[in-house]
Parts: sequence; C-alpha cells; structure tokens
Amino acid sequence: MRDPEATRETILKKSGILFNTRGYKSTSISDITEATGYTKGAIYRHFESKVDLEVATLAHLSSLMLDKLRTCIKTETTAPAKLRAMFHFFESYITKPPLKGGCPLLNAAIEADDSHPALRRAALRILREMRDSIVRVLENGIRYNQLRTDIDVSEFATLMIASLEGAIMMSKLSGNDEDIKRVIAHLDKQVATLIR
Amino acid sequence: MRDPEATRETILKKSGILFNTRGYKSTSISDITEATGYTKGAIYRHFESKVDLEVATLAHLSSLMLDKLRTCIKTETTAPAKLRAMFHFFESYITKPPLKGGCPLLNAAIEADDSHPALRRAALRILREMRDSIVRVLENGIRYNQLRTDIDVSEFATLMIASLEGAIMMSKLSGNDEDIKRVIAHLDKQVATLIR
DNA sequence: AAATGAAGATACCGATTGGTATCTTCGTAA
DNA sequence: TTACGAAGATACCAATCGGTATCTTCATTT
Repeated sequence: MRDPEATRETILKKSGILFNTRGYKSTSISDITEATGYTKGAIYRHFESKVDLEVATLAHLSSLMLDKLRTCIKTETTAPAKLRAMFHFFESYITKPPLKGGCPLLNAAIEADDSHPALRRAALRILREMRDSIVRVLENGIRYNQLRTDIDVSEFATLMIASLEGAIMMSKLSGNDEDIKRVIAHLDKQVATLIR
Repeated sequence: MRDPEATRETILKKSGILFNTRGYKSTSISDITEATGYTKGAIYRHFESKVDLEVATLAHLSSLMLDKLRTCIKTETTAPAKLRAMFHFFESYITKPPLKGGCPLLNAAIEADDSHPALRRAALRILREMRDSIVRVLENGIRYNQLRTDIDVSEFATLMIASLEGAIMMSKLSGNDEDIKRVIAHLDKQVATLIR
C-alpha cells in the first residue's frame, strides 16, 4: 500500500494547484494536508521546508508546462506552424486551462521577484527555457528557409513571451478571452511578415 | 500636532510600498505599524479591516500611477508622441522606478485573480482606466488626422498593455532592462505603421 | 518469523496573524 | 477653562503559522 514516490507526486500535484491559484505565501502547510489527505509528518519527510516544497512544486509545474509546449512544437513540421501552435497553447490557459490558476511562470515571477530569491531563481530558469524553445524554432526556421534571414530572433522571442503573458494577466482579470485572442491575432500577423 | 488626514496618507503611502513589493497577503499589519510608526489602534481607526486597507492602498497606488500616465499624455501634442511618452513611462518602472515593486496593476492582478475578489475588482478598474486612456489617445489621433482611420483601436490598446506588462514581468525577473527595451522598440515600429 | 528502518501519524512548540476592548491623550467648541 | 469626542496607544484575544520530537505502522531483508 505504501508508495513514497506516489506520495511525493500527490503532494507536488495538489501543492501545484494550491500554489498556482492562491499563491505561495497564501497557501499553508495545513491547506496542503487537507488537499492531500497526508499529515505534516508525511510532508516534512519528503520536503525539508516550505520554501523547499515551493521550489520543488514550481519545478514540477514548469516541467508539466514546458513538456506540453514542446509537444506543441514537435507536432508541427514548419516553423510558422510551430509558432502558431505555441500561441494556442498559451490561449488554452484561458479557454481550457490545463492548469488551474494560469501560467505558473507569470504567477511565480510576480510573487517572487522582490522578496523570495529561491522562487525567483526557479522562475528565471523557466523563462530561459521558454525563450530558448522559441529561439530554437526561429533559428531552425531560418536554417531551413522557412523564415527570413534578417529576423531579430531575440526581439521576437521577447515580444512573444511578453505579449502572451501580459494577455493572460488581462484575460484572467477580465474573465474573458478577448485580450488573449487579440494578442494572438497580432502575433499571427507578425509571423506572416517573417515568412520568406 | 495631530493630523488624522496626514496619518491616513502616511499609512497609505507606506502600505503602498510594502504591498507592492512583498505582496498583499505577505504584508502583515505589524509590518505596517513598524513602517509607519503608528500602532494597530491607529490603523484600525482609519481602515476597518486589512482587506479594506488593501483595496484603499491599491486605489491610492493606481491614482499615483494613472496621474503620471496622464501627465505623460498631456505633455505631448500629437498622438504618436503621446504613445511614445506612455511607452517610456512603463520603461521607467524598470530603469528608474517611480514606485518600488513595479506596476501595481500587474502585481495586484496576479495576486488577486483567483482568490481575492475585492482586490480583483479594484485591479480591473485600473485596467479599464488604463485602456480608456490609450483608446482616447488613438481616437483623437484619428480624429485629428495624425493616425490612419483603419486602426483597430481595441487591438492596439490590448497589445500595448499586454506587451508592456509582460515585459515588466520579464525585466524584473531578469534584473535588467533588455526585455522592456525590446518591446518598446517593437511598439515604436508599430506606431510608425499607424501614422497617416 | 523476527528485526530493522523508512513512511507516515500524532501531539506539541513558540511566534505571528488579524482583530478588538479599553485606556489615555490631544484638539476644539462651549 | 472645562467638557467632550475623536485620535491613537496599550494590552490582550483565539486562531493559525511553520516546524519538530516522538510514536506507530508497514514493507522489506535476513
């Protein structure tokens, strides 16, 4: 019956939902014991402190998210199609959330930036991985003659992440998908100008 | 010596810094008594609960921010110049922060969206006011023949807010101003295409 | 089948939380 | 100058916080 690996997974999964919706500071260990059915003793056996659990949970959330993003990329064959698939992955955060609470990068970044160095470092890693994925798609697109050679790859990656994350904030706040759809419409137009 | 209005102002000012940097839930009333030099008795005389103080503080922060934004708009005479002035107002959140902790709209929106309805409503009001300011600049620009007549005003307003707010998140996380500058470079190019 | 160590439960800790009841102090109106 | 009400200080409250020490239970190894 006992399966410590499964216990750890359960704690990470439930903590992921709680941290990503209510926030890291606002979620107590008691909230997590309630959600998981495990006791404090079990949680502190697998994680040495709350901060440790927070960082591990964010890493868990980020791999869920980045795996899905990479699946989007692999599903399509050309760079423009890969980019459009990525846009709609972000759109899904609003239209049919794969994860309660929205984008874990955005949530962690805002909560951590001024006052939680460990969580901030973890968020920064996610940002870098996300940007690298986009840059790779763009560079391969250029290499295989799908995209123009004069693209400012870094600028596009930044614009894409910034506008999508900002739109998620706006759409979640407004409670509708207008903003995310508008931003994706603009990014689609931008992609059209990148095709050679 | 006693000046209740000044006391209220002091509390709002210091709370603004604390809430905007550490977060609303993470800032305790004790943190505020320390920062202001006032006691709990004084704080609870002016604000009936912590939530009440949070909402009042966000309203205070938002008027600080929106007033500065409107000043940027009034300083310039043409729509393109007004838009560029607004871009650089957002850039200042990173390069020379007028307010510790970054954009209060972004911070409150992320912390509130799933679990703090009162704060969420207050954040939504800020978003609407910000969007209205942009829309007004664009519509006046069209009216006075400074901008093309076929602009999708709503789409541009959304794109502008989303990309700037997202870039603030990225730049604060990275600890440099690369991302915000790249986004503004892109928005500048977009404005150039809007001029008639 | 007995021994052993890890997994998890229970019970507790001091510190801190938001909030309140009460007391004092000060400015002002009479 | 006295009286009075508002402004603010003090002292407390139960509840909750993150964390730990200790106990029990179970699976595995011998």
